[in-house]
Formats: sequence, structure tokens, C-alpha cells
Amino acid sequence: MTRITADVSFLRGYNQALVMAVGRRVGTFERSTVVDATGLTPQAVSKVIARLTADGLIRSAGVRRPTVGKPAVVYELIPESRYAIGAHVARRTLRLVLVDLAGTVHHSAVSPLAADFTPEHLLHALKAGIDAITGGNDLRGRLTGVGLGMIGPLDHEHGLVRDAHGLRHWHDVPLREVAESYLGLPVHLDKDVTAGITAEAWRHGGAFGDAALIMVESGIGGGFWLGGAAHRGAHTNAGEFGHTVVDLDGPLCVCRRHGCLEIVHNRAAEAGDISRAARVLAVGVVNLLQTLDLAHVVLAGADLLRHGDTYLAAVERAVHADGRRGDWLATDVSLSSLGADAIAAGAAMQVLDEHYGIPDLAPL
Amino acid sequence: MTRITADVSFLRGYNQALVMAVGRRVGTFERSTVVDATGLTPQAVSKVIARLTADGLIRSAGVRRPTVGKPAVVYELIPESRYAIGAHVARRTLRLVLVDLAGTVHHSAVSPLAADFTPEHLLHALKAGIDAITGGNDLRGRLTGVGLGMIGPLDHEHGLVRDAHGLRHWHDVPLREVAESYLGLPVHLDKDVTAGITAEAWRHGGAFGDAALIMVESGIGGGFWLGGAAHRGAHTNAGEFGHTVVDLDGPLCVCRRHGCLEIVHNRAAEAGDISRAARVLAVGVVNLLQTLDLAHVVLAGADLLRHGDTYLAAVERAVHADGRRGDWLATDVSLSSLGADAIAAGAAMQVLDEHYGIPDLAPL
DNA sequence: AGAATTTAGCAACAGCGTTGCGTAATATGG
DNA sequence: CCATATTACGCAACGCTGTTGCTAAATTCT
Repeated sequence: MTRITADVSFLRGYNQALVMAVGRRVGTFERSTVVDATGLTPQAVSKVIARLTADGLIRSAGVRRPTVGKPAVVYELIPESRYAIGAHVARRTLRLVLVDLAGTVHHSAVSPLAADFTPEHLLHALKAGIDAITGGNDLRGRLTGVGLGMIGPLDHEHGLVRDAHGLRHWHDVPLREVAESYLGLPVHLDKDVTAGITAEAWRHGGAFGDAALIMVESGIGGGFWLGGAAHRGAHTNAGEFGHTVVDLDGPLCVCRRHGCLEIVHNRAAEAGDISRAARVLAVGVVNLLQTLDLAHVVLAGADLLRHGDTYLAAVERAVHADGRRGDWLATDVSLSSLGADAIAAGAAMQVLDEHYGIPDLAPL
Repeated sequence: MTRITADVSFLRGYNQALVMAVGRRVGTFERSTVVDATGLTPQAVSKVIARLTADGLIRSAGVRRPTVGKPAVVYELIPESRYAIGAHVARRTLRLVLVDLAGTVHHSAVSPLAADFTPEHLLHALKAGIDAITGGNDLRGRLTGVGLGMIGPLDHEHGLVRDAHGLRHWHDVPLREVAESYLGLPVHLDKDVTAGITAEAWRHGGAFGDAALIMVESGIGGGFWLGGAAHRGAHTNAGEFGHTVVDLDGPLCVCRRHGCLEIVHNRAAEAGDISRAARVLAVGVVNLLQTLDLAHVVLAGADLLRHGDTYLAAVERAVHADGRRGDWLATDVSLSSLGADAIAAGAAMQVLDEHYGIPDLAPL
């Protein structure tokens, strides 16, 4: 949630979100934990904790007995106090997950989508899937909304699918609005890769440095987390990482340029040379590091995870070996901790993040 | 200036900075201008204006007579109320500028630096240059500080020069601290390219979308403005844009990879084929757009500006022609509006930005 | 001259984090 | 067993923010 002006209600939301982030990150915490992590005064933390307790978002979980003195009350997030549903809308499948406030995935289900499915098809499938998930659980008042992670291009700000790659029937569809009225729940629409990186950041609960999620799944894309927030770019079109040229005289790509990372990678992969494909991707990842100086690189996507170890090894090798990188330039590389659920789970967490994440102040 | 927790003093600084940004952007403004731009209530704007007037940062400049009703008081920034000095520390030259609160460059001077100059040499040159600039003007109490824009790698957070490329005597030099005590002024240390993009953003006074500054000057680097703030990366090492591979089988670069943008570009330039060099750079710029989706691309650097029109044409052509970019994907390309002063002026504006810019809330 | 319109600001207010200080709960030492 | 030191916690007063309600001022139009 972004806004321009700052008033006292912003203070409240912001500092509450700080405490929630601490809770998400450490499991259990006490007043002094929050004081140390945030710099708030103890009294201020007490007030915030009182509000969060009243809202049913955190609860006390016993006491800690120090060596001397009055025991400290230990608190914890109540994971089951809020949920969100996340959807990963791919070209042929719809994956739905139920995620709780702590970022834990409770249900995960995949259903097929017809080739060239229409917006109506998608809405029906969403409705059916959500009913199936929520039917067994009583989530009255605790379901925050639905997040959709989808192929671009789209317009995040207006909730509009502009022209999804490889899908007919998807030109300038106001999907957020339509889905909200059809499902009766708040809907958040974003690119799949952006949802994916949000999952990693949300679960870390703040203190997550600049990061990228690299996704290989019938195409290569990147999602970015920069300066404590998702980076979507000026037109929600950031992340077309597969269409960066790495071979000036390479083969012609569908994007009309020569030697894009995606086509060079795919040629190698189609020839069965996964090792070379991974090395090509690794060149692209190091390019990203040189440009953006990231603290984390997360690898994801069905096509990549099928050979996860090969890709991970190639990228780690390139990151640590190339480019005279001193030991002060640490970057950790990992496979997505959520595996195939990463995108859908991230979409759900974006909804939670809107309500319980650290609010942004929109640039003027 | 970054901080973690938000209190009422943050509100004050933040909303004051919003008003200052409006003033910097539009020249003259009145209360309703700010109300429309920020969403603050008229009464809140009045209070902010009263504080800024008391601080001597803005003044009234007559009235505007509407068609009917009481005339509105017109305000304007007082450019001469605050100044900052900016320095562009290059391998062989030191450029110093004096910049006012509105971002106007008042003095500009270049002095040579000895090959392999030491930190002491630089401090002496800085001191002498600053004295020369401030000697003629009485800036008592109005000089905010000194900004240094410099070659990396360096550590912005700690004000440390790690290992400046191509300079001996510059390993782990705590330049900010040393310069502050030697000059008796607050010092801000940052990479040259980051300073450069800050200049563009500051002069626009907020409402400046995601942008990059591409600098070609004995090397190729990039400075980034993302989400309303400079992007420095996890270790202040973002912007090594010249060392992204664009030709997998290209010549070996000093960074030990093959076919970096910088070496491919430089080979063409050294062969006298500026047109090809520009086209190579343009490929890199489009790579950036695909990755980050920028609203502005600014071209700068002595080597580039020497053939500014050629580069501008090549980049514009590539940006608008390549990659099926629909008309909704607008990106404007321009040469640096400050020319050779861009880096030094930007370094000065970073100092002003720390005091009068929109404050950041540091990620937890 | 009087009505309508627009701008400006005073005064009271709610809500935020902060500060000062008193109180509760525990371990330790005599 | 009891006094003391130590740690945790919260009430109450405070300063400050932007907001709200209302009044006053300055101008044009009728």
C-alpha cells in the first residue's frame, strides 16, 4: 500500500509493521527483542504490542526467566489469524495455495487450464479452486484476499493484463476489478516473478537485502527486491531478463534482437546440453550482479528446478569465480525454498504484505 | 538520511521535504499547488510553509489574483539560502562546483591531479579549491557540506574507499571521516555514477521515475534511481554496467570475463568507429531497459559527450525500435543536462538531499 | 453597497512516540 | 526469612504532528 503524505496513522501502521516483521522473522520474541531490532522505546513497543494483541495478530507465549529480575513476557505471531490465497497463472496450469500470516503454505493444488483459456475460464477455475480450499476450513473474516501471479506484460497499478505472452483473449483485461467483483475478495495482480521474489522477502521478515529471483519456465524472467520493496519498473515491465543480449552475433530471438539470453540458453537446453544452458544462465546472473550488486540470488521455475543442482552449481561457480569479486562482495545463491509453490505463495504474501507489511511512501 | 523507526519528527521532515520538492520543481507555487500535489490538508500546508519560512528556505513572492475571491500568496524557494560543494574525483582531474538549493551550478573549476595522487594530495586540492570558491562569497552558515563523487569500489555506508580502480594508494581509506575533520564540513562519499543520477533526480524535484545514468569515461558505468531513491546495491557496488557480457565469445576483458560491454565498445571506439561503439552501448542500454523498465535514460561522461549526438541517436533508435516495445512503454533518452558538471553537481546535491530531500526509512 | 467566492489562519482535538517515575516480580545475599 | 538488587512493565503527563470546525479577510460580480 503506497501513499504520499505522512500523518500519525502512517506512524502507527509503520511501527506496527516493524513489530510484525520481527515476529515473522524470529518465531518468538519479547519486548526487548523489538527494542533492539527497531530502536523504538520500550514504552512504544508496549503500546504497539497491546494494539496487535487486541487485533488478534500476536499473543503471549509464556515468559522467559532471566538470571535475575522479573521474567519477560514472550510473544509470538498467531499464524492462523490471517490467511491469503495465492494463484500462479501459467500458460497451461493454475496453481492455488493457501498461505498463513507467517508465510507457511497450507494447501497447494494444481489444475489444468485449457489452451488459450479466456478470462472467464480463469475466473471459474479460480472460484472453484478457492471454494475447494476454503470449504474445509472456516476462514470467516481471516481471509485477506487473493493474489494473482501472472505472465506479463501487465499493469500492476491499474490491475490490467495488457497482452499476456502466448495467450490470446488477453488484451487489456481489467482482471483485478473483474476478479474482485466475481470472487468477492480483494485481489492483487502482479507479474509472476515479482510475486516470487516477494515470497522470499516476506518470509525473511524485513532485513532482506537486494535480491533477484531468476525463473526459467518456458522463458526466462527475473523478479527484483531492491531497497526493501519489489521493483516493478516504470510500467510494471521490469524482469524481461531473458531478453537481454549476451551474444551480439547470436541467433534471432522472437523479440527481434540477436543473441538474447533466452534463445541462447534454450538452444543449449533443447540440444540436451543442460550444463551449457546453466553456464549461459550463469553469465546472465553475473551480469545482473555487476549491474545491481545483489545480496541474494534465488533460482526458480519448473524447467530450472528439474535440473536444480546443475544450475545451482553453475551459478554459484560463476558468481564466486568471475570478475575479481573480493570477499566483501558476498552474494548467496540458492534454489527457491518454496519450490514449485514459489510464485503462488508469493502472490498470496503480496496480499498479506499490503495489509501487514511495511508501508511504502509513494514517491511524489 | 535513513532511519528505521518513524516518529513525529519524521512526519515533520517528510512533509517539509514534500513541499520543498514541489518548490524545486515548479519555481513558484502557492498553498493550493502543494495541496493538489501532495494530498496534505490546506491547514497542514500552512503550518509547513510557516516553518520553512522561519528557516529562511522559502519566501513569499507576491500574490496571484484569481478571477474572484481573495488573492493567493505565491511562494518560492530561496535558492541562495543553502549551498553545497560537489567534487568529481577522476583519475587525473578534480572538478569542483558550487550548487545552490535549487540545483543551479554557480561555480565550476577543474584542476589537474597528479598521476597516482594520494589521499593527502586530494585533501589539499579539495581544501584549496573550496577556499577559492568560498573566498569570494560569504556563505557563513549556508554551506551544507561537501559531496565527493568518485571511482569505486567504495563503501557508501561507512564512507570508505575500498580500492579505487586504477589508483594506487587508495586501499581502505576512510575518506569521509578524514575529509570531514580536515575540511571542517560534513562530507558525503559516493560513486560518481550514483552522484550523477542524483543530480537529474534532484533537479526534477520528486516525481522522477526509475532512471539510469550511463557514463562513458575511461570505462563504462551506470548510476540508478529506482523507486524514488538512489540504488547502490548490497555493497555500494551497483553500476558495473560496463562489465556485463554482451558477446559470449568476445575478447578477454580486464575483469577476466569475455565480451564485456566495455571492451567491445572500447575496441570499436579505439578503431575510430564511433558509430559502432554507440550501437554497442545502445545494446547494453536496451538490456537495462528489459531488465529494469526505466522511464529515463541519461547519457553522460566525457568520452560520450564528445560524440553526444551520435550516441544519443543510436540509443534512441535502439530504444524505440528494438523489442516490440508498445507505445505504453515510453522511455525518454537524453544527454546529461549538466554536461561535464553532472557528477560534481550531483555529489553536491546528495548533500542537499540529505538535509532537504525526502527522507528514507531504512529497511529493517 | 451587498452578495458570492476564494484564501488564510486561529483554536480545539485525537493520536503518535517520548519521558519520568512508580510498581510488580524475580534471584540473591545476609 | 527478609532486605536488596535487578529486570520488566505500564500509567500519566507531555510535546508534537496533521485534522477538523469555524471565523475573518480580501477580492470580484451583481
